[in-house]
Amino acid sequence: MPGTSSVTSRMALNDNKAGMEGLDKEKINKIIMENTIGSRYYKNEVKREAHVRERIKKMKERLQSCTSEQKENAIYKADAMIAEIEKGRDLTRTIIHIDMDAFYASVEERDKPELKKKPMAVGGMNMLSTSNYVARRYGVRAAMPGFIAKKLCPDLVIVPLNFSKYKEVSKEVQKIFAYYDPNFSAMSLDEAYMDVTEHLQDRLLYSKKTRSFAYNVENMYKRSSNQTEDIQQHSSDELMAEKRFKSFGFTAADVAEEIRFRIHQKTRLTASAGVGPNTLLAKIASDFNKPNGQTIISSLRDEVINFMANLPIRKVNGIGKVSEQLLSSLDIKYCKDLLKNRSSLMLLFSPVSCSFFLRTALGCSSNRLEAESERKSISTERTFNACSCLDEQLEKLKELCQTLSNDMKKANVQGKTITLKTKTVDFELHTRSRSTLIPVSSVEELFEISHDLLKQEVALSNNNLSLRLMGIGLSKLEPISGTTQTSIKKFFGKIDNIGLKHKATEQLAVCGSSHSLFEKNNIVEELDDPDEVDDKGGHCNPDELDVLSDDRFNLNLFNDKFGYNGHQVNTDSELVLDTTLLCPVCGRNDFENLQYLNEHLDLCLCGKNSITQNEKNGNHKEIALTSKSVSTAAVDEESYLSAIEANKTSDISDTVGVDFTCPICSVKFNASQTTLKYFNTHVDSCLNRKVIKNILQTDSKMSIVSTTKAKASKDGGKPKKRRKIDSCKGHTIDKFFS
DNA sequence: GCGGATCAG
DNA sequence: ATGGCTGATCCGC
Ligand SMILES: Nc1ccn([C@H]2C[C@H](O)[C@@H](COP(=O)(O)OP(=O)(O)OP(=O)(O)O)O2)c(=O)n1
Ligand SMILES: [Mg+2]
Repeated sequence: MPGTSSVTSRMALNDNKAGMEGLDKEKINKIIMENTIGSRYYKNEVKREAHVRERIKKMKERLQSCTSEQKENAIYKADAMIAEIEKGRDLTRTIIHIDMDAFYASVEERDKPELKKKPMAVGGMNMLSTSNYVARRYGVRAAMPGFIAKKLCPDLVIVPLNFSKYKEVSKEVQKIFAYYDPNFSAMSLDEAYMDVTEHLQDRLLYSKKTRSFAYNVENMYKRSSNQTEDIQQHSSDELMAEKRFKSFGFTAADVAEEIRFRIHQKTRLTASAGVGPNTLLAKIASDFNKPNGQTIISSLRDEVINFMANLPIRKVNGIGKVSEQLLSSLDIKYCKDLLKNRSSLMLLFSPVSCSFFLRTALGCSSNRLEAESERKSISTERTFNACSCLDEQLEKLKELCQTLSNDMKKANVQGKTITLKTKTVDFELHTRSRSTLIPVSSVEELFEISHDLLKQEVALSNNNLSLRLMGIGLSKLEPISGTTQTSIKKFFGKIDNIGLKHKATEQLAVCGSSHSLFEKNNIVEELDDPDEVDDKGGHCNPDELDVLSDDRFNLNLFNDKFGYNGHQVNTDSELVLDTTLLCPVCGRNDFENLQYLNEHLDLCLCGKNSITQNEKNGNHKEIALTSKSVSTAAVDEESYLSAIEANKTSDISDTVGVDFTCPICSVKFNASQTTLKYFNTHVDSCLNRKVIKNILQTDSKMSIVSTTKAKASKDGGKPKKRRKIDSCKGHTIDKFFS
């Protein structure tokens, strides 16, 4: 009887997580079991486990019924597939995957430092969203009920969720991502892929200053305030003495370090990074040295294959607990086994799954980050105390419909397929769905249809439906307002907007586009070497410029590209060290505050060197402050360039010793610091469709600029979710021929 | 098109 | 006593 002792695979601790190596699984599982056996949840897990076993049994039968000829043929087909995969192998790109460490927990720790040394988790007694690394040593982890975690670790501190905080932090971090790849692909609040191939090319031209970033002064204050009693006395001198900038080199590893450094300075949180030639490898790599570490996977074919060979299949993105079990039953535990037992794979799984497995085994996956795609569904669900009264269920259903309807409005979608989800008190899941001819959007329609679906469900349960959860979802979505906008239509709409802005309201356009050269963080300094900065300790009220806070454009980057020796230093910090505000165009340095400098700069770039024109202030400020965020250096640069082009007298293009002139943007390159190759790279990027992509992406921001004000934080700052081209997520190996 | 199942975060 | 929520995908029918 495969009863009680073998069901553990579903219930047992998942130690497939950073910080959970070498735990006493025996002991931990015992405690988990003691607090699990007999529960309804457990009974349902036993059932699901049985289902998996059944699948395994059928797989084995199927395999045994195959002739040796069929098996040979399967190998032949697998090898053909492998050859095809090899042919398409592309190791030329560089992907970085960044993953924040114990994200929610780290945010809470940051705001309550006394938690740092304690075992701590975020969530509630019912469910934990994540745990810090101290708690992980007790076996406490994400997706574990709080009450069980408490048994594992009685001292565990459980902190409630604070979603808006995590979102805010996420926004900050994603702004940094955009600096390296405006097309970065965010998988969640705490994690993203960047294709830094182009950045690495461009970076070869960066000066040391451009590759240098400031330590956050605020952090130093906090540090010293913990250690010394007299902050006022010490801070200034100590800060001066302390090394205040950190420089980074040219390799992908350097870039990963730089990104993690900037994240840390900006948010006081740590992240881990993985570098590799594709998303599969980058993702695995980022987990390798967690927390607060990074791993680089070579882009040499043989090294990639070697790396994959001894990797447990469970580490691969689309392979979860069940897939691991199924494959394990075929003696496939490491990726190399996928190759060894390829004949079984070919005989049991769909071509799509086989391709995925073989590509994985060879270390191949997507190395192009997918462009933003529209959401495909929207849903909401709630768990509650057992409820078998229809009236009460309908009451809850109504509320769900209301919630969903609100979310639909926010997302600007309606849809044609309504799905009701129910979970019985025995944890049995069911869905009932219905499609309509016309998309539904109102609460009333949602309720009417879902009510009907619930009646169905009640009937199917012999009028005895006791629920612990209900959910309602909508798919086959369409936008609510306006005509269905295809990407290409949006794209041209955008181009029109930009053109219009430049022509009709030239000044506004230029102001709007140049604002991001400066932000409150970016201070001007007189020195060339970031390591020997001297300054007078100044202070800038962060509240004043809040909206603008991290819209950052790396002026040094601009200077590197166009041969201008600027005075800007890089900082992501919220505090400003120096109040010397210097116009990089005309050299004026008597600006009272950053806003004046910004205004002046706008005019200076138009060739009008004056700081009058304060009438426009309200408007100008609004635009300057709101047109921002994921907006990228490249976009700003482009706008900047068009401004220059429209006015060739601009000082910036007047560099000395020029040997090359870009035929597109007229910017000149100095032969002494620019090889022909890099010049060509620049021309390429001028022509590059990437610029178009950037514009496309900046859609929301642009429309904010051209139409209304404010709301920058809400929708405008939200980078839409992007996915990898290879859809590994939800990839299952379900299919087998039975 | 529907329902169940798997996966990620 | 207490076992989440959102979105996506795949498979079989
Ligand atoms: N089942 C899960 C898994 C994760 N999360 C949330 C909380 C996590 O903090 C965040 C990021 O997920 P990760 O898988 O990256 O886990 P952490 O960042 O917490 O830890 P680490 O990445 O260090 O392993 O997503 C969640 O709500 N439910
Ligand atoms: Mg993380």
